Amino acid sequence: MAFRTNHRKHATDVDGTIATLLLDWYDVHHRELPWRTTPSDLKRGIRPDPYRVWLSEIMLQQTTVEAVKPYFRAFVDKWPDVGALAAADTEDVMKAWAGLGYYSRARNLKACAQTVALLPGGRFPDDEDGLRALPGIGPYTAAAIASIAFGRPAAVVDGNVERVVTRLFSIATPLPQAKVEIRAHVVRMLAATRPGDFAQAMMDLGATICTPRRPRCMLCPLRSDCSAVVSGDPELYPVKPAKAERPQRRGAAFVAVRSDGAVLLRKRPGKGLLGGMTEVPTTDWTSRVDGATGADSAPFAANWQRAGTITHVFTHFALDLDVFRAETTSDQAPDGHFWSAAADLAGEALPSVMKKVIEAAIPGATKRGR
DNA sequence: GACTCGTGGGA
DNA sequence: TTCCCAAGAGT
Repeated sequence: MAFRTNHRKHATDVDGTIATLLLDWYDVHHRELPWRTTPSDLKRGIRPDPYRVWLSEIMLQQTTVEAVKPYFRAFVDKWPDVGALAAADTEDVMKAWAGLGYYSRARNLKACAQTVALLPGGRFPDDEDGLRALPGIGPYTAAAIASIAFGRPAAVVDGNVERVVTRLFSIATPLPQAKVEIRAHVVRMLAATRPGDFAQAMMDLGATICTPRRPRCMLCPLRSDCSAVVSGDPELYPVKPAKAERPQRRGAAFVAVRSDGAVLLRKRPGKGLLGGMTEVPTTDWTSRVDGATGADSAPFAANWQRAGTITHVFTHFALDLDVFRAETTSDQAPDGHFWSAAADLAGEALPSVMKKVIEAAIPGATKRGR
Protein backbone atom coordinates (compact mmCIF):
# COMPACT_ATOMS: atom_id res chain seq x y z
CA MET A 1 0.00 0.00 0.00
CA ALA A 2 1.20 3.47 0.87
CA PHE A 3 4.89 4.14 1.37
CA ARG A 4 5.95 5.62 4.67
CA THR A 5 7.03 8.97 3.39
CA ASN A 6 4.98 11.00 5.79
CA HIS A 7 7.80 13.37 6.62
CA ARG A 8 7.90 14.42 3.01
CA LYS A 9 4.18 14.92 2.67
CA HIS A 10 1.77 17.63 3.63
CA ALA A 11 -0.43 17.04 6.65
CA THR A 12 -3.49 16.41 4.51
CA ASP A 13 -1.75 13.56 2.72
CA VAL A 14 -0.83 11.96 6.02
CA ASP A 15 -4.38 12.31 7.22
CA GLY A 16 -5.63 10.69 4.05
CA THR A 17 -3.18 7.85 4.51
CA ILE A 18 -4.42 7.27 8.03
CA ALA A 19 -8.00 7.06 6.81
CA THR A 20 -7.03 4.55 4.14
CA LEU A 21 -5.05 2.39 6.56
CA LEU A 22 -7.91 2.49 9.02
CA LEU A 23 -10.60 1.58 6.48
CA ASP A 24 -8.51 -1.28 5.07
CA TRP A 25 -8.16 -2.60 8.60
CA TYR A 26 -11.88 -2.16 9.26
CA ASP A 27 -12.84 -4.12 6.14
CA VAL A 28 -11.11 -7.17 7.61
CA HIS A 29 -11.38 -6.71 11.38
CA HIS A 30 -14.69 -4.91 11.95
CA ARG A 31 -16.91 -6.19 14.74
CA GLU A 32 -20.24 -7.75 13.82
CA LEU A 33 -22.96 -6.16 15.89
CA PRO A 34 -26.74 -6.59 15.84
CA TRP A 35 -27.35 -2.97 14.78
CA ARG A 36 -24.53 -2.73 12.28
CA THR A 37 -24.51 -2.93 8.49
CA THR A 38 -21.27 -4.53 7.31
CA PRO A 39 -18.93 -2.84 4.81
CA SER A 40 -19.75 -5.46 2.19
CA ASP A 41 -23.48 -4.88 2.64
CA LEU A 42 -22.92 -1.16 2.22
CA LYS A 43 -21.03 -1.79 -1.00
CA ARG A 44 -24.03 -3.76 -2.23
CA GLY A 45 -26.15 -0.71 -1.60
CA ILE A 46 -27.76 -1.97 1.59
CA ARG A 47 -28.32 1.03 3.84
CA PRO A 48 -28.65 0.84 7.62
CA ASP A 49 -32.07 1.49 9.17
CA PRO A 50 -31.86 4.94 10.82
CA TYR A 51 -34.21 3.74 13.56
CA ARG A 52 -31.86 0.94 14.54
CA VAL A 53 -28.81 3.20 14.30
CA TRP A 54 -30.49 5.78 16.51
CA LEU A 55 -31.72 3.22 19.05
CA SER A 56 -28.30 1.60 19.33
CA GLU A 57 -26.51 4.94 19.68
CA ILE A 58 -28.77 6.04 22.53
CA MET A 59 -28.30 2.72 24.31
CA LEU A 60 -24.54 2.83 23.80
CA GLN A 61 -24.12 6.20 25.51
CA GLN A 62 -21.73 5.43 28.38
CA THR A 63 -22.76 1.79 28.15
CA THR A 64 -20.82 -1.27 27.02
CA VAL A 65 -21.64 -3.15 23.84
CA GLU A 66 -22.26 -6.38 25.75
CA ALA A 67 -24.73 -4.69 28.09
CA VAL A 68 -26.61 -3.18 25.16
CA LYS A 69 -27.04 -6.28 23.00
CA PRO A 70 -29.93 -7.98 24.83
CA TYR A 71 -31.74 -4.66 25.34
CA PHE A 72 -31.37 -3.74 21.69
CA ARG A 73 -32.82 -7.09 20.61
CA ALA A 74 -35.72 -6.79 23.03
CA PHE A 75 -36.54 -3.26 21.87
CA VAL A 76 -36.52 -3.97 18.11
CA ASP A 77 -38.53 -7.12 18.78
CA LYS A 78 -41.17 -5.18 20.72
CA TRP A 79 -41.03 -1.97 18.71
CA PRO A 80 -39.70 -2.68 15.19
CA ASP A 81 -39.90 0.91 13.96
CA VAL A 82 -40.06 4.45 15.25
CA GLY A 83 -43.83 4.59 14.79
CA ALA A 84 -44.31 1.60 17.04
CA LEU A 85 -42.09 3.11 19.71
CA ALA A 86 -43.87 6.46 19.43
CA ALA A 87 -47.18 4.69 20.07
CA ALA A 88 -45.80 2.64 22.97
CA ASP A 89 -46.83 3.19 26.56
CA THR A 90 -44.09 5.14 28.36
CA GLU A 91 -44.32 2.80 31.32
CA ASP A 92 -43.63 -0.18 29.05
CA VAL A 93 -40.56 1.60 27.68
CA MET A 94 -39.27 2.21 31.22
CA LYS A 95 -39.86 -1.46 32.06
CA ALA A 96 -37.92 -2.55 28.99
CA TRP A 97 -35.10 -0.14 29.84
CA ALA A 98 -34.89 -1.20 33.51
CA GLY A 99 -31.35 -2.30 34.39
CA LEU A 100 -29.62 -0.41 31.60
CA GLY A 101 -29.12 2.75 33.65
CA TYR A 102 -29.21 6.49 32.90
CA TYR A 103 -32.98 6.41 32.78
CA SER A 104 -33.43 9.89 31.32
CA ARG A 105 -32.31 8.20 28.10
CA ALA A 106 -35.47 6.11 28.12
CA ARG A 107 -37.75 9.09 28.58
CA ASN A 108 -35.92 11.06 25.90
CA LEU A 109 -36.07 8.01 23.65
CA LYS A 110 -39.84 7.96 23.83
CA ALA A 111 -40.10 11.73 23.40
CA CYS A 112 -37.76 11.60 20.42
CA ALA A 113 -39.75 8.81 18.77
CA GLN A 114 -42.95 10.83 19.15
CA THR A 115 -41.32 13.89 17.62
CA VAL A 116 -39.92 11.93 14.69
CA ALA A 117 -43.21 10.16 14.08
CA LEU A 118 -44.81 13.56 13.48
CA LEU A 119 -42.16 14.60 10.95
CA PRO A 120 -42.84 14.28 7.19
CA GLY A 121 -42.96 10.58 6.39
CA GLY A 122 -42.30 9.79 10.02
CA ARG A 123 -38.59 9.71 9.21
CA PHE A 124 -35.52 10.90 11.07
CA PRO A 125 -33.83 14.14 9.95
CA ASP A 126 -30.91 13.21 7.68
CA ASP A 127 -28.39 15.81 8.81
CA GLU A 128 -26.54 16.74 11.99
CA ASP A 129 -28.48 19.91 12.78
CA GLY A 130 -31.85 18.26 12.42
CA LEU A 131 -30.81 15.33 14.57
CA ARG A 132 -29.14 17.53 17.19
CA ALA A 133 -32.45 19.26 17.85
CA LEU A 134 -34.10 16.04 19.02
CA PRO A 135 -34.31 15.05 22.70
CA GLY A 136 -31.49 12.79 23.89
CA ILE A 137 -29.36 13.52 20.81
CA GLY A 138 -26.23 15.53 21.58
CA PRO A 139 -23.18 16.39 19.49
CA TYR A 140 -21.79 12.86 19.41
CA THR A 141 -25.04 11.05 18.64
CA ALA A 142 -26.07 13.54 15.96
CA ALA A 143 -22.75 13.09 14.17
CA ALA A 144 -22.88 9.31 14.57
CA ILE A 145 -26.36 8.94 13.10
CA ALA A 146 -25.66 11.46 10.32
CA SER A 147 -22.56 9.57 9.22
CA ILE A 148 -23.58 5.96 9.83
CA ALA A 149 -27.21 6.11 8.74
CA PHE A 150 -27.06 8.87 6.14
CA GLY A 151 -23.47 8.89 4.88
CA ARG A 152 -22.82 12.48 5.95
CA PRO A 153 -19.17 13.43 6.47
CA ALA A 154 -19.68 14.32 10.14
CA ALA A 155 -16.92 14.40 12.76
CA VAL A 156 -17.80 11.65 15.20
CA VAL A 157 -15.98 12.13 18.48
CA ASP A 158 -16.64 9.74 21.34
CA GLY A 159 -14.41 8.37 24.09
CA ASN A 160 -12.77 5.93 21.69
CA VAL A 161 -11.96 8.62 19.16
CA GLU A 162 -10.61 10.88 21.90
CA ARG A 163 -8.26 8.12 22.99
CA VAL A 164 -7.12 7.17 19.48
CA VAL A 165 -6.54 10.75 18.36
CA THR A 166 -4.78 11.98 21.51
CA ARG A 167 -2.38 9.05 21.15
CA LEU A 168 -1.98 9.42 17.41
CA PHE A 169 -0.84 13.04 17.86
CA SER A 170 0.43 12.94 21.47
CA ILE A 171 -2.06 15.55 22.57
CA ALA A 172 -1.22 16.35 26.20
CA THR A 173 -3.99 18.89 26.67
CA PRO A 174 -6.33 17.50 29.30
CA LEU A 175 -9.92 16.65 28.44
CA PRO A 176 -12.35 18.21 27.96
CA GLN A 177 -10.33 21.18 26.64
CA ALA A 178 -8.62 18.90 24.13
CA LYS A 179 -11.93 18.24 22.39
CA VAL A 180 -11.57 21.17 20.00
CA GLU A 181 -8.14 19.99 18.91
CA ILE A 182 -9.30 16.39 18.61
CA ARG A 183 -12.26 17.36 16.51
CA ALA A 184 -10.05 19.36 14.15
CA HIS A 185 -7.87 16.29 13.56
CA VAL A 186 -10.92 14.13 12.89
CA VAL A 187 -12.25 16.63 10.37
CA ARG A 188 -8.95 16.45 8.49
CA MET A 189 -8.71 12.68 8.58
CA LEU A 190 -12.34 12.07 7.69
CA ALA A 191 -12.75 9.84 4.69
CA ALA A 192 -15.44 11.57 2.65
CA THR A 193 -15.96 8.40 0.65
CA ARG A 194 -17.02 6.25 3.61
CA PRO A 195 -17.91 8.50 6.54
CA GLY A 196 -19.95 5.94 8.44
CA ASP A 197 -17.33 3.23 8.15
CA PHE A 198 -14.62 5.70 9.14
CA ALA A 199 -16.50 6.57 12.33
CA GLN A 200 -17.17 2.97 13.20
CA ALA A 201 -13.60 1.99 12.35
CA MET A 202 -12.25 4.58 14.77
CA MET A 203 -14.53 3.24 17.48
CA ASP A 204 -13.67 -0.40 16.76
CA LEU A 205 -9.98 0.46 16.85
CA GLY A 206 -10.45 2.17 20.20
CA ALA A 207 -12.47 -0.71 21.59
CA THR A 208 -10.29 -3.60 20.44
CA ILE A 209 -6.74 -2.28 19.80
CA CYS A 210 -6.24 1.21 21.19
CA THR A 211 -7.69 0.27 24.57
CA PRO A 212 -7.43 2.43 27.72
CA ARG A 213 -4.95 0.05 29.31
CA ARG A 214 -2.34 -2.11 27.63
CA PRO A 215 -3.14 -1.13 24.04
CA ARG A 216 -2.22 -3.75 21.48
CA CYS A 217 -0.03 -1.46 19.43
CA MET A 218 1.66 -4.34 17.58
CA LEU A 219 -1.69 -5.11 15.95
CA CYS A 220 -2.56 -1.51 15.17
CA PRO A 221 -2.84 -0.47 11.52
CA LEU A 222 -1.82 3.07 12.52
CA ARG A 223 1.25 2.24 14.62
CA SER A 224 3.67 3.67 12.03
CA ASP A 225 1.83 6.99 12.12
CA CYS A 226 1.27 7.07 15.88
CA SER A 227 3.19 9.70 17.77
CA ALA A 228 2.62 8.07 21.16
CA VAL A 229 4.07 4.75 19.98
CA VAL A 230 7.17 6.40 18.59
CA SER A 231 7.86 8.87 21.35
CA GLY A 232 6.54 7.37 24.52
CA ASP A 233 3.82 5.60 26.39
CA PRO A 234 0.39 5.53 24.71
CA GLU A 235 -1.27 4.92 28.08
CA LEU A 236 -0.36 8.49 29.03
CA TYR A 237 -3.15 9.64 26.72
CA PRO A 238 -5.73 10.99 26.96
CA VAL A 239 -4.97 13.20 29.94
CA LYS A 240 -7.98 13.46 32.22
CA PRO A 241 -8.64 15.51 35.36
CA ALA A 242 -8.60 13.69 38.69
CA LYS A 243 -11.93 12.34 39.83
CA ALA A 244 -13.77 13.57 42.86
CA GLU A 245 -14.04 11.05 45.63
CA ARG A 246 -17.31 9.20 46.01
CA PRO A 247 -19.34 10.06 49.13
CA GLN A 248 -21.14 7.39 51.12
CA ARG A 249 -24.88 7.51 51.81
CA ARG A 250 -27.16 5.18 53.66
CA GLY A 251 -30.80 4.52 54.32
CA ALA A 252 -33.39 1.82 54.89
CA ALA A 253 -35.66 0.03 52.42
CA PHE A 254 -38.90 -1.73 53.24
CA VAL A 255 -40.20 -4.78 51.42
CA ALA A 256 -43.82 -5.42 52.38
CA VAL A 257 -45.02 -8.84 51.25
CA ARG A 258 -48.71 -9.70 51.00
CA SER A 259 -49.87 -13.25 51.76
CA ASP A 260 -50.17 -13.98 48.01
CA GLY A 261 -46.59 -12.82 47.42
CA ALA A 262 -47.40 -9.38 46.04
CA VAL A 263 -44.92 -6.62 46.94
CA LEU A 264 -45.66 -3.00 47.78
CA LEU A 265 -44.10 -0.56 45.32
CA ARG A 266 -44.20 3.10 44.43
CA LYS A 267 -43.09 5.37 41.64
CA ARG A 268 -40.14 7.73 41.82
CA PRO A 269 -40.46 11.32 40.57
CA GLY A 270 -40.06 11.76 36.82
CA LYS A 271 -36.78 13.63 37.02
CA GLY A 272 -33.57 13.19 38.93
CA LEU A 273 -31.97 10.01 40.19
CA LEU A 274 -33.73 6.89 38.83
CA GLY A 275 -36.37 9.27 37.51
CA GLY A 276 -39.65 7.63 36.59
CA MET A 277 -38.56 4.24 37.86
CA THR A 278 -40.26 1.99 40.39
CA GLU A 279 -39.01 1.34 43.94
CA VAL A 280 -39.94 -0.11 47.29
CA PRO A 281 -40.53 2.47 50.02
CA THR A 282 -37.28 3.77 51.50
CA THR A 283 -36.12 6.43 53.91
CA ASP A 284 -34.15 9.34 52.56
CA TRP A 285 -30.64 8.40 51.53
CA THR A 286 -28.67 10.51 53.93
CA SER A 287 -25.00 11.28 54.13
CA ARG A 288 -25.21 10.60 57.88
CA VAL A 289 -23.82 7.19 58.63
CA ASP A 290 -25.47 7.31 62.05
CA GLY A 291 -28.84 8.24 60.57
CA ALA A 292 -32.04 6.64 61.77
CA THR A 293 -32.40 3.64 59.52
CA GLY A 294 -34.41 1.42 61.81
CA ALA A 295 -37.86 -0.07 61.41
CA ASP A 296 -39.33 2.97 63.13
CA SER A 297 -38.87 4.93 59.91
CA ALA A 298 -41.03 2.50 57.90
CA PRO A 299 -43.95 3.79 55.80
CA PHE A 300 -46.42 2.00 58.09
CA ALA A 301 -46.35 -0.15 61.18
CA ALA A 302 -45.75 -3.84 60.65
CA ASN A 303 -43.65 -6.68 61.99
CA TRP A 304 -40.49 -5.47 60.23
CA GLN A 305 -37.61 -7.92 60.27
CA ARG A 306 -34.08 -7.18 59.17
CA ALA A 307 -33.22 -8.91 55.91
CA GLY A 308 -29.63 -7.75 55.50
CA THR A 309 -27.89 -4.80 53.91
CA ILE A 310 -27.29 -4.23 50.25
CA THR A 311 -24.66 -1.97 48.79
CA HIS A 312 -24.84 -0.23 45.46
CA VAL A 313 -22.45 2.14 43.73
CA PHE A 314 -23.81 4.99 41.64
CA THR A 315 -21.69 7.30 39.54
CA HIS A 316 -21.33 9.99 42.18
CA PHE A 317 -22.07 8.25 45.48
CA ALA A 318 -22.14 4.83 47.11
CA LEU A 319 -25.21 3.60 48.93
CA ASP A 320 -25.84 1.16 51.76
CA LEU A 321 -29.46 0.22 52.30
CA ASP A 322 -30.62 -1.73 55.35
CA VAL A 323 -33.38 -3.99 54.10
CA PHE A 324 -36.45 -4.77 56.18
CA ARG A 325 -39.16 -7.27 55.36
CA ALA A 326 -42.67 -7.69 56.74
CA GLU A 327 -45.58 -9.98 55.95
CA THR A 328 -48.90 -8.27 55.86
CA THR A 329 -52.47 -9.37 55.41
CA SER A 330 -53.61 -5.86 54.69
CA ASP A 331 -54.73 -5.29 51.14
CA GLN A 332 -54.49 -1.53 51.51
CA ALA A 333 -51.76 0.32 49.73
CA PRO A 334 -50.68 3.64 51.27
CA ASP A 335 -51.21 6.74 49.15
CA GLY A 336 -49.05 6.67 46.02
CA HIS A 337 -48.18 2.99 46.48
CA PHE A 338 -49.43 -0.14 44.69
CA TRP A 339 -49.20 -3.89 45.04
CA SER A 340 -47.28 -5.72 42.34
CA ALA A 341 -48.25 -9.38 41.97
CA ALA A 342 -45.45 -11.91 42.42
CA ALA A 343 -45.67 -12.86 38.74
CA ASP A 344 -45.39 -9.20 37.65
CA LEU A 345 -42.36 -8.30 39.75
CA ALA A 346 -39.73 -9.36 37.22
CA GLY A 347 -41.32 -7.11 34.60
CA GLU A 348 -41.62 -3.96 36.71
CA ALA A 349 -39.51 -0.88 35.98
CA LEU A 350 -37.15 -1.71 38.82
CA PRO A 351 -33.63 -0.31 38.64
CA SER A 352 -30.84 -2.69 39.64
CA VAL A 353 -30.48 -1.24 43.12
CA MET A 354 -34.13 -2.04 43.82
CA LYS A 355 -33.82 -5.55 42.46
CA LYS A 356 -30.97 -6.04 44.90
CA VAL A 357 -33.17 -4.83 47.75
CA ILE A 358 -36.06 -7.12 46.86
CA GLU A 359 -33.75 -10.08 46.30
CA ALA A 360 -32.32 -9.55 49.78
CA ALA A 361 -35.81 -9.81 51.25
CA ILE A 362 -37.32 -12.41 48.88
CA PRO A 363 -34.66 -14.44 47.06
CA GLY A 364 -35.61 -15.11 43.44
CA ALA A 365 -38.57 -12.72 43.50
CA THR A 366 -37.37 -10.51 40.64
CA LYS A 367 -36.29 -13.44 38.49
CA ARG A 368 -39.60 -15.27 38.25
CA GLY A 369 -42.46 -14.58 35.85
CA ARG A 370 -42.37 -13.00 32.41
C1' DG B 1 -17.44 24.57 32.89
C1' DA B 2 -19.05 21.78 36.52
C1' DC B 3 -22.57 18.60 38.12
C1' DT B 4 -25.88 15.03 37.74
C1' DC B 5 -27.08 10.77 36.05
C1' DG B 6 -26.48 3.65 36.41
C1' DT B 7 -24.58 -0.37 35.81
C1' DG B 8 -21.54 -4.33 35.38
C1' DG B 9 -17.15 -5.98 33.97
C1' DG B 10 -12.19 -6.09 33.85
C1' DA B 11 -7.49 -5.35 35.59
C1' DT C 1 -10.42 -4.49 47.01
C1' DT C 2 -10.40 -0.67 44.49
C1' DC C 3 -10.31 1.79 40.59
C1' DC C 4 -11.50 2.74 35.94
C1' DC C 5 -14.61 3.19 32.73
C1' DA C 6 -18.31 2.37 28.19
C1' DA C 7 -20.57 4.79 21.15
C1' DG C 8 -22.71 11.39 26.45
C1' DA C 9 -26.67 14.47 27.30
C1' DG C 10 -29.03 17.84 30.00
C1' DT C 11 -28.84 21.55 33.00
